Amino acid sequence: MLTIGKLGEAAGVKVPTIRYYEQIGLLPEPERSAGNQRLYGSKALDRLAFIRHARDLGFPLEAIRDLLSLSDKPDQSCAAADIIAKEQLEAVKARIARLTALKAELERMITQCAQGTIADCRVIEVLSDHALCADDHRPKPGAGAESGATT
Amino acid sequence: MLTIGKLGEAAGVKVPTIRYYEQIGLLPEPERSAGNQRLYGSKALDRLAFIRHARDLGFPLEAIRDLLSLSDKPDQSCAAADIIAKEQLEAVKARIARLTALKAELERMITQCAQGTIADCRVIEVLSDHALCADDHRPKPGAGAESGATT
DNA sequence: CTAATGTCTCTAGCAACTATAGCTTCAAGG
DNA sequence: CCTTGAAGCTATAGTTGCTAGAGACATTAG
Repeated sequence: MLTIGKLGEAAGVKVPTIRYYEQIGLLPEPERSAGNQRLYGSKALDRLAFIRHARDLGFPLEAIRDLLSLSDKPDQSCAAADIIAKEQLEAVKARIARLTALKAELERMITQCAQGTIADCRVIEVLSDHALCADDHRPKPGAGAESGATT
Repeated sequence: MLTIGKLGEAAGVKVPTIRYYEQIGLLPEPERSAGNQRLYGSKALDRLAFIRHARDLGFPLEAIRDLLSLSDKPDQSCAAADIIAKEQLEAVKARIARLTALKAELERMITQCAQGTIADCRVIEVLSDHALCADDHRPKPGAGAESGATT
């Protein structure tokens, strides 16, 4: 039986984070010692490692919650898990594309900022001017109010 | 003169976000109409577009605050802006590397999850097992408690 | 037995917004 | 001129995924 500190050490997760996961229902309430301290078995360690990994891979906690509920009934089809993973993959690809554009932009900014004064420097300008921007996040002309998801 | 709604539309920023930026001091307090409504000129639009771009490029608001303070005094050296951009570039490169590893992991997971049942599916397994993980976030054996600054 | 560490609960804070409530102001139509 | 509906106002609370602190109790090493 592990105390919360040992568990956190074993899984690479901080102690308050474990309590947080319990609080939001990702981890079940563990046994308690005579003195009311949490005691965990190896199953809790597995589950926590799972969560830790999934978080490292960028899964939001809600997706992890779904994944865990799937793993709790292993006789079902894994199509649902597959879908979750694929959604994450798409999100990750989008993030990479975005960051790559961003990297080019920053490199250009740095190249053009050749130790002059800011008046000569385009760092500010690049960020102010839509026309210089590789990305097309400007409001489309005639698109009206886009009150939708900006995330 | 633009109302807050028009400004938001023009810059692609939601209205409450503009008020939030004002609240935290990224945007100056604008003029008000007779009826106490905010009125913005084109300088505010530039500034907001700047912020929007910088946010899109992943700059934290504090870095943007620095950048804005630089652009407010354009006779100084742009070395400081250069440093900020370089720091961001490093962070961006790191994020791309991390996401690329992550993408490989997810693709592997999806490949191995070949529409069987979860018992046959490695999505869960991949996330449970450290040994299958490309990343090395497990606690080093013999490293003891890493109670140091994790942030 | 004592001292130091670990754990307990609870609350508050971080970034960077977003959403709600309840009111006032503005612009356009009748 | 007046009404109506959208847009604006302030203020507060919620979101996500934790992290940090206070003050009290438990456990363990010496």
